Amino acid sequence: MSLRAIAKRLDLSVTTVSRALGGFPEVAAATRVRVRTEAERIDYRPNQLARRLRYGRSEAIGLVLPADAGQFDDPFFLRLLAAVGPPLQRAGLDLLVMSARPGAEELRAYRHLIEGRRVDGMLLARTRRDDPRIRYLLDRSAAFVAHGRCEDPRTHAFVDIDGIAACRMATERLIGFGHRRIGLINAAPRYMFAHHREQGWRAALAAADLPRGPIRHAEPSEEAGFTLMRALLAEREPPTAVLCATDRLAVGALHAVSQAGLRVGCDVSLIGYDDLPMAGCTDPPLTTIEQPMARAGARMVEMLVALLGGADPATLTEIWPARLIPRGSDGPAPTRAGRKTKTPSHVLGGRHDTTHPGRA
Amino acid sequence: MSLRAIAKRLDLSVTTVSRALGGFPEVAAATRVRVRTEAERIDYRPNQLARRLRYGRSEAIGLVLPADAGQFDDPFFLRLLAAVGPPLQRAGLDLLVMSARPGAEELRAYRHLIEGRRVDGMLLARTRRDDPRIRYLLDRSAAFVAHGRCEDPRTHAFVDIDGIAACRMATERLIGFGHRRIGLINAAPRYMFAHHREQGWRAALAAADLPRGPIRHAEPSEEAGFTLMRALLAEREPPTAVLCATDRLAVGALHAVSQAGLRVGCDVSLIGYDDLPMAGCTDPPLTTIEQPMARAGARMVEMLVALLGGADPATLTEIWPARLIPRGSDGPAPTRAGRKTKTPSHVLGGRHDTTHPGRA
DNA sequence: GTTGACCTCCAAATCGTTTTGGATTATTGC
DNA sequence: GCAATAATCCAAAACGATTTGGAGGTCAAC
Repeated sequence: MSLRAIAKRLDLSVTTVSRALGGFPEVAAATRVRVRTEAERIDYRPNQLARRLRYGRSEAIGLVLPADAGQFDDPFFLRLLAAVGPPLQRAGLDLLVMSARPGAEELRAYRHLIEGRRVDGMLLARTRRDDPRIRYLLDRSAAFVAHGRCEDPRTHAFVDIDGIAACRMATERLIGFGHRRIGLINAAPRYMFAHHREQGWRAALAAADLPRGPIRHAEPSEEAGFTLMRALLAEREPPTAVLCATDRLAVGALHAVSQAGLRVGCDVSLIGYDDLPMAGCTDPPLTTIEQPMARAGARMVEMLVALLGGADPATLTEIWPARLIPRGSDGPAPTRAGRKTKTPSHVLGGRHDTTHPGRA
Repeated sequence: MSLRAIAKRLDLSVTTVSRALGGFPEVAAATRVRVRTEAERIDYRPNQLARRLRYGRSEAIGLVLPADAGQFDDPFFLRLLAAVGPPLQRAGLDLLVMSARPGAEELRAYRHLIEGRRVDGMLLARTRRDDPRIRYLLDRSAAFVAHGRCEDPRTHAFVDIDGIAACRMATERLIGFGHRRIGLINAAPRYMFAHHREQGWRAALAAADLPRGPIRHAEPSEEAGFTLMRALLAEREPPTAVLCATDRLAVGALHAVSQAGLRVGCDVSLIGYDDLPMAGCTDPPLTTIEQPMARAGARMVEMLVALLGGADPATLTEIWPARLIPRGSDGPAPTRAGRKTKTPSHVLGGRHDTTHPGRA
């Protein structure tokens, strides 16, 4: 199972065997055939452990999943894994996954991977405004690509989705429906994506000369969305529409609305963000914003390969647009006269095919 | 950054440096201090690539995510990753994740990992009745632990949740509610878990002398659940209760029921399986079956470590019970007289606190 | 004073691959 | 026939940590 085994059996040197299999020209055609045949016979595979030591590269990249509540079990990360898997395999890179709670444990995971030379580069997601992971990687000038930006003045490679524009668009849609009190249920503002989504929401309200509606923060879980929405509904003047920074928050909010005896899409409009598979299957189906995860993941891998090849991170920064998927959870603002009669969600859903829970 | 660097600077041999850092006794206390100090100064970390080659172990284990529709993006796998992460780190093992479509691509991924010596062992989940992955691993006598069994007569290490008992219990609960036509929306029966859940359902029906209700199969996605439930409702005599083999199927089914103008928990009862976070946030909240994923993941890692230490797989087989989480999606069968008035879901939910979408 | 028992330390081999710098044969040209 | 040129092949070094089998001292006991 090694070059030496083949060499010994064929009475050759390991050099020749290596070259024969590697396709180098300085080996006789007949010898090459003998070597190939023998290699096939014993089902020879080069030992990756040896190759990696020789080349000083691990041919793997790392990804640390945040293990805090409401983060880790987010389908977002599973979609990211699904997205980066195939392009990584094409690039001959393995994917090493760890999970760690933000803070010291998380940084220990990064050091474990980078300083133990277990990976050649890193992918990271859910960037924070002040991101110690990115600081660390920049300090060590490690190769990495982020999904999202951060506020460190030093540039790094990233693919980001334009959450400002997306949430501005979503908020403008709600304004167009006649809503005047538009709330925001957001993830913790230390996250860059939450910060951006809030900026988009603020920008749309400011542009329409509307007052800033109520705003709440929590980890982006269904449960938090439920709790916060219930709190918003209990206010003296509840918002008639709420933008949720993630679909999971929106699903919880939706539950709170219907449990309060109100109708989503009529009494209260909701818009989510992510377009998770379940978003088409809530009642009513969730109007949401779709992120091109598969393409973003593929591009992140491309960028990482470029970085490993010596590319300048400053040339690898891209911001992509998101797309609004109209479904049934938003609609015209309720009139002052009182609650309207229930309108079937498929009427409000616009272009959405209500006979089907999939994408519009 | 290497032992040699330290040795050269301290005018010692690499042997002594290695032993000093490794805590071996045959090194003078003073020398050990000198070595430790120098190691600290240059922030020395042993090169894992070299260690691994030396030991012939990669100190990593592999996990291949199935990339087929409705499987990969299943939160199940994210929970599995979350569950095995911490115990693996404690055991000093890295986790190598690939994704592949079942079939040739999947087996190629296994060969890539095992034959390239990239991992010392494998974890796998969602076993199939005839599972080529398990056949392959058994053939090569590789170390692996499965989440779920398969029908290969050779024993292997696994942790399984007793889906037969769980689904029998759930079906008995529906029978207790007076349901007589109880359907099943199942995952493809080639999956062991689907097979078991179906067996449980059949057993309960047989024990109660009830006819087998309608049964449908599909990949376990929301969309499939929606489509299949709509088909069931369109039958001449639709079932009054449906057991769904996964929560994602149940969420889709729930959507189909409410879109048909029927009330879940009153006109049609539904029970899911998995207790995903979203299960508490559907309307009504989903009665479902909870799997102890975190403990199962931890135990799987324990077993794998034992296998790498030479343990006999035959001694590492465990079947654990699941727990039914009563919520609001099931209830008394509708009377023949016609549809009952809507009963608030919290009455039906039993112990469930309906003011809160979390676990009961 | 010598023997033996330590206490320290080291050279060299090992893991398996790749690559550098020749060495040994054929083959060709004149 | 002789030299120049290919055509083949090989020994050894490299990657960096670990481990085997000693070597060279120091000390105490007899």
